[in-house]
Amino acid sequence: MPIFALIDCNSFYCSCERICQPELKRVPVVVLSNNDGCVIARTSEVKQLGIPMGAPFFQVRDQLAAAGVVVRSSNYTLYADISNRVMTVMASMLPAIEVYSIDEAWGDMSGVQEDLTEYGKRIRARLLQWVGMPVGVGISTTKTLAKLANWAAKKWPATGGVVDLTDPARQERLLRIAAVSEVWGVGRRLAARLRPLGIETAWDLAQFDIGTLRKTFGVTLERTARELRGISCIGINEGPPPKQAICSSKMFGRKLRDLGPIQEAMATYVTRAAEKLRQQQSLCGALQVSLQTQYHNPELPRYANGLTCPLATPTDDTRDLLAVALRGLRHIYRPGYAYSKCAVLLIDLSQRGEVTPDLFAPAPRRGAERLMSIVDQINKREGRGTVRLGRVPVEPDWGMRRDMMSRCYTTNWDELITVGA
DNA sequence: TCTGGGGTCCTAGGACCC
DNA sequence: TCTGGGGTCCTAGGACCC
Repeated sequence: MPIFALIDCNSFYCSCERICQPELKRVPVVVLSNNDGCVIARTSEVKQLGIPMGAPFFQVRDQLAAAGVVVRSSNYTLYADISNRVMTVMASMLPAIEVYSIDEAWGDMSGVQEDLTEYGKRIRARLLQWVGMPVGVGISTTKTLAKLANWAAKKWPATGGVVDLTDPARQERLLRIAAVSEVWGVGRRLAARLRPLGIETAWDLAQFDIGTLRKTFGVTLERTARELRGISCIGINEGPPPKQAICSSKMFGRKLRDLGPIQEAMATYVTRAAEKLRQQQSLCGALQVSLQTQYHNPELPRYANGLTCPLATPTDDTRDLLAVALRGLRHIYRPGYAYSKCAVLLIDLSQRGEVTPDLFAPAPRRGAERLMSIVDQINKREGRGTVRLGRVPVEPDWGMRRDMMSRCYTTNWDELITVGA
């Protein structure tokens, strides 16, 4: 029988801030999304204040200030580095891990000989000592049960942050008290549609007739129900397959009306998407550009449009991708609107080396592959944007607002942590 | 004034093929 | 008078995840 562990960092972004500024350990902390828009990470004290995930910052600003909460803009450079450290430690203690997101990973514990809870506690202790990151560990025979075990580990501190849910009697006890919306794969909409059927808890879902679930809700929910019964349907995916679509999009730091700065933003996003494309060694056959005004204010005229543009030949050359994206952007741009966001989505991806070139397609630029690879190497070593196309500004005036950002303590020579002895 | 960004999977319907 | 059956591919939309 397989044994899965789900290891998940507590309030990941907040914990990263606390690792680098230990004095924050004694105060509540929140981290904001891009543009300091909404709250996306909260320490437990803040959760107790009743500040919900995703709360718009401007609505809770006063409440946070009154409670003495320290507010930080998100510092993804720092979080990515801490994440790598966490994953490296996990990989050193488990035969296989699947990195599931920036702050959590699945582990294969099938071969672990000693007591599972004890082993979970050792993983937890090592992450705390070596990286400074507090985590919760959920262990069970399916991924869905392990996820629920992890939920229990966080909900009840008395568990010491580790819950072993391999025993069927314990499974039943937990499933009976867990609301169905806590189950991995059951969101708000599904939970609302399940309630009329009398499905309120995870246990109700596990016991419900499988055939009806499949007919009414599809195979995804059927799989979830089977997993809750202890039948493993989802395995560990080491080295996930290359992505089938790559997106880069961001709200502008301020509203943009003219085409010029929107082109700069588009160039910046295309550059970023092309880097991700080359990282997974894919080529792009088509891209979608889109542009929109903000949708929260009904007073202002709204406009949103998108366009799919094929590439003449599959490519990973930033110059070719950008030329096509800018042509598409000119098509959908209309003067007279205050735009808040644009996006590029690379689609029709194929793996380099697996494409049959079109005999009649225009010849690729000479040396393009080598050029792009050198640009990527320089930017990796010297920092993103060291070598870039002319359209991409260094410090755009439309860039992200992040007024409360911590330093890049672990990745920038000028911002290293200083320790007093 | 101020509401994130980046993904996945599944389904249904239409076009088209033999 | 009579007009099949079984596929694939693509797209859009909806649900979910962190």
